[in-house]
Amino acid sequence: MRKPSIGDQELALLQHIDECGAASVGEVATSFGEPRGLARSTVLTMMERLRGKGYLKRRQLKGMFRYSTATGAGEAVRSAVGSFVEKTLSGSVSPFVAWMSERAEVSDAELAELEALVAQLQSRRRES
Amino acid sequence: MRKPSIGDQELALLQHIDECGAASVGEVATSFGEPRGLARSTVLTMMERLRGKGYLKRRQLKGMFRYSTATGAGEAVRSAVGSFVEKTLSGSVSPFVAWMSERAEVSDAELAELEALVAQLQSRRRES
DNA sequence: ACGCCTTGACTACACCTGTAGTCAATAGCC
DNA sequence: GGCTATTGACTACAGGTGTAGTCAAGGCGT
Repeated sequence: MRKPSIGDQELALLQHIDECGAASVGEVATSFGEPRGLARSTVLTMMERLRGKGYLKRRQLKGMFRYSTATGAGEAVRSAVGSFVEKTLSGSVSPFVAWMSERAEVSDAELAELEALVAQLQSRRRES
Repeated sequence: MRKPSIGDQELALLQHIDECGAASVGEVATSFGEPRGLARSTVLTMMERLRGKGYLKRRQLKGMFRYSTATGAGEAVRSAVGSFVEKTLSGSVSPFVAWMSERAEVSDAELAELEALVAQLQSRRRES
């Protein structure tokens, strides 16, 4: 299963659709496109491209199409994160840590996730 | 000070040059381009583009140019990380954490960085 | 029955980025 | 003093992505 490249905005859109569940073009154009000043046709184009790349599928319901993610966006997002770290950070997560450390807002939930991550990594290391 | 967009490979190159300190095109072509199968002119083009965007500067020494980062690569890298999180992850670091959590290799140093980050965030939060 | 709105499919286009060839100048080796 | 390797500046080009216009078809309200 190929995983064709995906652009930044496409990825954001994919995540949005993933959260929405099955959504029509009109809905997405309103909820995603409008706040960003994107024309409806722009949103449609992106959605169709994502479908062409295998990230989205659609079903015809009540005369129009509802789009949903093919595999869940999680995988695509993780792979994008991975390739970002590999290609642009040369595999090092340090820049990410540095950025986060000077970032102003870190929510409770995010902090908790980080704590869990550290705990998990520690335990994984101990056992090996 | 504008910060024009920067591509993945450009960013990798910028980091490389940052590590090298002042480097000539030939050196960079050898140390960075060759392992990746890039032609010398390709490397030169990228370097000149980075210079045009204000990320690199150069001085003429001994008849040829030595390039070095204008502001240090750190800033550019952090800003790239920031825009990646903002634009493609919609501001959420969760995908990043998820990716890291299933990543196979995390070095001791990286783990230590993460621990320090968590500690810092915790203390920052406590005081506010 | 007639417009109007929504939906879909195409087509278009510009810019960025990755990639490289070519040509002129310069420097160094024989 | 020529030949060759290195350096720099330009030019070129293709694919990806962001963005949008247009046009045809189907529904709905009056």
